[in-house]
Amino acid sequence: MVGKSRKEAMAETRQKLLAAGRKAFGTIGYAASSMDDFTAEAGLTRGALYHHFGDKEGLLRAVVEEIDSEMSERLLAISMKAPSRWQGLVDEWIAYIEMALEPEIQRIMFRDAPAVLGDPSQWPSANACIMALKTNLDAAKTEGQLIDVDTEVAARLINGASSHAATWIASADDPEATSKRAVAGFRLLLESLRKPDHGGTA
Amino acid sequence: MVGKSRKEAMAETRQKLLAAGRKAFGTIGYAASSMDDFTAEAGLTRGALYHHFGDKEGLLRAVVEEIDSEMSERLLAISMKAPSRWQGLVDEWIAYIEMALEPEIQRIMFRDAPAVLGDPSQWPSANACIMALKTNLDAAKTEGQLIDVDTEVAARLINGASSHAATWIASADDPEATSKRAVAGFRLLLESLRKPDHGGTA
DNA sequence: GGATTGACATACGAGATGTATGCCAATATC
DNA sequence: GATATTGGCATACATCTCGTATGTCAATCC
Repeated sequence: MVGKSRKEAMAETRQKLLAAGRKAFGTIGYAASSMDDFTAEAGLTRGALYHHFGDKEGLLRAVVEEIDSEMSERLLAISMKAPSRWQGLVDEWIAYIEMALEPEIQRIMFRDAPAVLGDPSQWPSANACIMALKTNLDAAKTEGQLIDVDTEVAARLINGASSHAATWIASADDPEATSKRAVAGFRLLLESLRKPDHGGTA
Repeated sequence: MVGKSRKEAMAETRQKLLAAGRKAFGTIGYAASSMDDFTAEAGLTRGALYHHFGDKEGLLRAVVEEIDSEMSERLLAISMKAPSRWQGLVDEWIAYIEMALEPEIQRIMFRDAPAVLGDPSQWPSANACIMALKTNLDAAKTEGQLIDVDTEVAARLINGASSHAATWIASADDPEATSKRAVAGFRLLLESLRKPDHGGTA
């Protein structure tokens, strides 16, 4: 327990706070999460939180960064597994919608964080997962599979459509049925961005 | 000052509170708006607010309903003025993006209210303006100008794309340029929903 | 091995919300 | 027309949360 014990302990408390905050924010929401409560749950106090993250918003930023990086990793893994570029692109977007249905992601990334931190496109993480999606669009364009669109604009429009769709699905009376409708419409939308000469459905 | 003076006075204070809340929410945001402050600005106290709206959230709901109805009215007026159904549909959506750029609408309808009240599609107002847009899609579909899509899904996807685009534009370094890019991409998206046999650009 | 740093806890003050209570004018009743 | 009553709104109070200032003790450094 000597040598790096100081740094290790610090990293551990930081991680504990991050996890406690993430759990609280992801369940009861940012506004309703009392710093006293969830730090105590982690066996710590607000003192530690202010030391590591500056304030409540700072902790949220750290949580967002963590989740964002997890999301982009998952997306990358999915598009890499696909048999073709276009298929990978479609898979990735469908996966994005599905991820957006997860309560923690829904609540933190799509509901609370935009309200507290402002427009996601301005976050320091610069929305890693949006950029991952744009990258794939760029590749498809280079390969001539995509109609002539501004890929950043397309990525943002599709992202907006996806996240709203996910929110809609998540709060629908019948999420299963709603999801099917949304995904079908979404595939149609993606297909409309494909160059006709590549015919055939993804 | 007799007769209906009681009811009139009440309606007046209600309106004052609504206006004061709307102004505060629309500028500094919901969370940072102190009820003591903005009620005082209206020459009232929180007592009146609790009497009329139950709580802070209740006032926000009322504000949202007011704005939502104003928005759908404006949209309707725009689509009615257009020379053709399809043109009206396009005009309406472009107008929707432009409205979404207005700071008050941006802040209240797209940033704060979803965080506080949850998914807009579940709001009591049922998002009047979204429904107005869906109605137009339905009409275009009936007239055979629209490809075979689920119009509610389409309305929600396009709505998601629009509102995100607006948020992106509003917080961009160069809103003018960003707006041009976004609107161009958006037109392309709408055009892709049009039945090919109707050729020609909107 | 003592000085110092710094990770974290504790103590305190400043709002903000929600509720309970009180007051006064407008309406209803006789 | 005078009294009773309702209810719109203000005032007072309790509670909770955040942020800062301060304290403490162990780990690191010389």
